[in-house]
Amino acid sequence: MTDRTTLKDVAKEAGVHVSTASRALNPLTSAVVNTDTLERVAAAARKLGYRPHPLARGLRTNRTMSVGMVIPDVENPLFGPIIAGAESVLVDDGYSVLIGNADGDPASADAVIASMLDRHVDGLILATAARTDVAIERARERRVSMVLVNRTIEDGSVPSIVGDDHAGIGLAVQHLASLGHQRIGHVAGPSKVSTGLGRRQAFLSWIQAVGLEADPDLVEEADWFQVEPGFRAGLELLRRHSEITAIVGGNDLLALGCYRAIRTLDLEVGVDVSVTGYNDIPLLDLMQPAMTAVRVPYRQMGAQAAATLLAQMADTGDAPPASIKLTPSLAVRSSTAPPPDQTNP
Amino acid sequence: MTDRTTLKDVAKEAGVHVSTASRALNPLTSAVVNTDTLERVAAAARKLGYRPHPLARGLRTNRTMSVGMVIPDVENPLFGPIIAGAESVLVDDGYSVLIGNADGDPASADAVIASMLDRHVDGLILATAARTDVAIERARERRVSMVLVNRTIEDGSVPSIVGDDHAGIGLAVQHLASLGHQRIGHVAGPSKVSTGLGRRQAFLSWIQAVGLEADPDLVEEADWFQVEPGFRAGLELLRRHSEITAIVGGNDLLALGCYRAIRTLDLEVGVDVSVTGYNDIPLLDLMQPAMTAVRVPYRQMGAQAAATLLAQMADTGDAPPASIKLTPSLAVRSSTAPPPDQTNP
DNA sequence: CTCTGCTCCGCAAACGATTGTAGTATCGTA
DNA sequence: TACGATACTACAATCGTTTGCGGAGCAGAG
Repeated sequence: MTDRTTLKDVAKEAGVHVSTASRALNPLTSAVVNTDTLERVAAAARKLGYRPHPLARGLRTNRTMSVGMVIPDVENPLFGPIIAGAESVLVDDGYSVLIGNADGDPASADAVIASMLDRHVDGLILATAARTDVAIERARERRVSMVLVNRTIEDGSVPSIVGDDHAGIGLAVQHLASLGHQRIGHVAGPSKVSTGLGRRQAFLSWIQAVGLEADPDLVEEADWFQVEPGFRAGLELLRRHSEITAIVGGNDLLALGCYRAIRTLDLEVGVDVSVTGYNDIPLLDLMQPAMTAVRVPYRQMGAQAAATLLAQMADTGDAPPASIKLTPSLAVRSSTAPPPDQTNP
Repeated sequence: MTDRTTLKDVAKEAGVHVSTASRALNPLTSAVVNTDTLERVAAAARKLGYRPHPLARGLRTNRTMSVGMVIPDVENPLFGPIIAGAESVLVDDGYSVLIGNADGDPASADAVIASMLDRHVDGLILATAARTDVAIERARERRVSMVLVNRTIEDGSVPSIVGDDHAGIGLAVQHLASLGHQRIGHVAGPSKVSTGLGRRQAFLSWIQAVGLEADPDLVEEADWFQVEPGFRAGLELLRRHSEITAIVGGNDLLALGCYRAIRTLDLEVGVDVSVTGYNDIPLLDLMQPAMTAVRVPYRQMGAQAAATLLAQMADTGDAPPASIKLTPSLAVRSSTAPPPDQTNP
């Protein structure tokens, strides 16, 4: 078994003490070592293919060069880009990413966070819902850097990177209004989740902003961000207000549920009733009709979260918890069109 | 700053030497320590909330209790379930999962693997393509346990967990044949990828098995597992053989490309031409028409990979590299139907 | 009464790095 | 020549555990 080459080996090869070798190899301390011994050590390290032992280093320096990412549900395609974005910038700085799946369960998220803290991660990126306050508190006690992504917490005490839901809903509402829609409904996500509530409020505010009547009755809440609840809510909404010609979905899946609701009423999506989604998950462009959706830059979101975390870890600790909202864009497809002409049916 | 409680603290609290405390807390060595001192140590540990320091332990025992997962492309929704499945069983055994994204680039995959080896992961789960032989070789030199998932390597020297493509294609072909289709085409993935080639061969073999003519001209290869190449290949195939009434897609996205090709020719999916997908990615059931697809148990695949890895790490090293094929199932939806009746059009 | 064997626990050396401190040349200057 | 400053480098402690080894205490056998 080829034993790993240690710093001692390098030192011996270069004919210096191990501490000198350490200093030579560390960019921060290499200034204090003579130029040609430095060269000698570097050569020896290169020759022996020396790789520092992260555990030994971490034990001494109290840093693991790893960050934990807690994902509420890895199977949700939404989080792929977030992970990829974060990973790509963290790797560049030499960090490794520990992934933790909460499987949709807040208690499980707590356990995952605890396990990561046990492992001495240098930082945490949390994509989990708001109800992990305990875990967040515990993490803060341990003075672990933290960034929230995609979801945020009420008091803003932890920096968070989220999509600008207000702006995103604005894009959808403005788009529909400019097409000529007068009665626009909203199928909202559960209001116990920040995104559900936020988008609902944004919807009402924008409806007013474009000069329409902000009738709370035009909003129907779905139990959960899924197709089936979206279907039920959409159906209810359309039954209650048959005059609705457009629906802003709180989510792509909710919007897809609305597709079904519209068809159930023998109407046509994108003709009788326009629909917009939110998030722009893959394959939306292949739906019939292709769905117009607010696109949230998830990969960038992950990258930004990682960058923020790095900054926070580098700082002495008194960094201002800068929360960032990323502005979404609108992917216009064929599920939205001018309302049917009522004058000559 | 509340300093972490160390084993020394526990030992002092219990009035024993640190080594005794260590033995008491370790289930494997606790037999050698007296029952009531053991109790005392356990009580002290509990009282102080002692958590062993993984770095210190790992440094001594040469184990990090972490495994690396290398994913070719985290943004591909396919890998979510694999990750989730693996994570769930690894966590139960106290392992953490290090995620590495190769971003579709084999060279990047090598770098990721190297970085993980530097970090002394105890095992590797590789979902990357076949061309990482160098990295695999290097890993084997380091005597790191390894399992391949979703893709396999030619010589079978590394245990792999893959879907049974032969059986899966069989499900699709048998289903179509039993509906009465006589001329069935196949839009294959690139043959340089094992799944592309394997499914193509399986297709021809099954066509013969159900008593149809295995005409290689009924297979059209797409450049890549994406919608657009699938569209082009499907169009080419249908132009060449207008008698085709069913297409077996090498992939869900290829099959979706075929949807478009069929429509381009003014035909109707699930009426004039039946289509089957492969993998059963999310949202296929919401397509128009809902797509019949071979469903691969990805979550189970991840879990199985993790279990195999655990077994391999536990063994002394001379475990038989048992490769496992998971049998898929068929989700029948409305993109497949009996062929149009040619006698009375 | 001594010797052997057993059980339990403490001592100290690792594991591989980082880092404060002390020591030794070397040089310049008086 | 001697002395102080400067520039490197070696020594050794340390991070928190694990673990081989030896020693203390005690009981039973001869």
